Amino acid sequence: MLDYRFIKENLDLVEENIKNRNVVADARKVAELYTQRNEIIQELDDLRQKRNDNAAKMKGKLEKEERDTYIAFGQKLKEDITVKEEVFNKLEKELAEETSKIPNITHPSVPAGFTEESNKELRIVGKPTSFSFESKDHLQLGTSLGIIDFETAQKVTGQKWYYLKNEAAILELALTRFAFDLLKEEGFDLVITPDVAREEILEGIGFNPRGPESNIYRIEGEGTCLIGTSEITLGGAYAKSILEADELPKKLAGLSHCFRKEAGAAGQFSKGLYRVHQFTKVEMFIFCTPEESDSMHDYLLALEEKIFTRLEIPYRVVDVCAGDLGNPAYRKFDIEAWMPGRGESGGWGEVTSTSNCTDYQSRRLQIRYKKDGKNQLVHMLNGTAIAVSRAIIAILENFQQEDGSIKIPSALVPYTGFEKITVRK
RNA sequence: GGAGAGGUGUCCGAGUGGUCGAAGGAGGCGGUCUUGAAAACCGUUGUGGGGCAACUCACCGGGGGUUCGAAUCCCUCCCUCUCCGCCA
Repeated sequence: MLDYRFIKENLDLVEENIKNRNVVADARKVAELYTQRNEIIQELDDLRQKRNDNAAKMKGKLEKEERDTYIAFGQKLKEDITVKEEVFNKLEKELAEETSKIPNITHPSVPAGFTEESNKELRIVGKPTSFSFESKDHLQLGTSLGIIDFETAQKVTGQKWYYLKNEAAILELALTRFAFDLLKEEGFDLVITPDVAREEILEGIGFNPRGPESNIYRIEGEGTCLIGTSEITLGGAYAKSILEADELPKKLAGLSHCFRKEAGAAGQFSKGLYRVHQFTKVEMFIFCTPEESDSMHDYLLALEEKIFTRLEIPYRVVDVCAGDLGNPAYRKFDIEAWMPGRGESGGWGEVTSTSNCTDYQSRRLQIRYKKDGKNQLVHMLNGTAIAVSRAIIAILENFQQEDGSIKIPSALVPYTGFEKITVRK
């Protein structure tokens, strides 16, 4: 969330930003509620001060008459305070709700526009793979190789769930270990996080666990949710804490399962592993000072590019437009891998995403660091290292051979222990 | 899951319902002393909100209640520890 006072003092800027981001939010209302809330606080504090003074006067011995007068006054104050507190609580709640709808401010270089078409392609690395034979999509490949099984999952679990078998199972382990090793070398702390988090953590990160359009599975009666990304458990790990300046930038790599409801998502671009209810992901996360967050964002993007370069998968980098950012992000880069099985003749499919969320998340999560004796909010950034399901799509489709077998990218061979996935007899 | 004990500041640890934002240690920071260091001594050392400021309000696991007044009493939830049960 943004700072109340900032919203009030920069109303025009915030309203303009809401418009550019194509979000429904009411900054003016926030400013008004904030002003009202502060007036109530002032009145409430006055009353409480009177109450404290009144109580202090009764510490010693008093004539009964005098004491009764104080008691009566105290009772009156108590009533006034109760009434005022109710007003305050209502205002505070409304203020928080309205404020959470307001998106982060936007990096000046972010392209304008509301849809994917407005995203700006920064560069293409590698050449879209072409074949001298009739290529297949990952669904055909995975099924005929017997390594991806949607049919069994359909029976046991439902649509958009899957079993990974044999070489595909090994491939998942290889990809996660590959990413972990690379990030370990970069000084990241490696963590396997819970796949579940409390609702207030989700909200602090900027997810809305409730509502019909929510992508989040909630756990009945627990106040917790299945996480959609370990961004939640990594970012939440330092909630309500004050970091030392010398431990920044703090770099974490998290491995978790990710769960998404994906209600209503269908169509040719959602087929197979592309949009599923559960997948495994290695996520990068950085806590840093405001001064270094832009360069840390570049760093995360560079790491993502390094990973896909080593995997020898053609990709392009996209600067995501204002309307497609999501509330917490100040700026976002996506990497889209070439997926030969996508659409008629192949296409770009998102495989990673890295966001600089500045202090939008740390404000509500209360994650700060000491600077010259004062506490300041940290900046928080996240980026995908490997989203396994989509990486598998890219590998199967780009490395398929004419006989339907799959060559393993050489960087992964030390992790898989095999160089090829062949048709089982 | 059952029985008992407990949750206080960075940590340890006191706290008859009013003088407690909180004793006393330890640690941190600043200083005196010292060639330097240690020791000793002195001072300082939580977070958030409102206000230009002086200042003020809130916070002793969370929430609610009793009271003129709650860290202190009551209810409830959560968590931790010990014992038992169950289990990978």
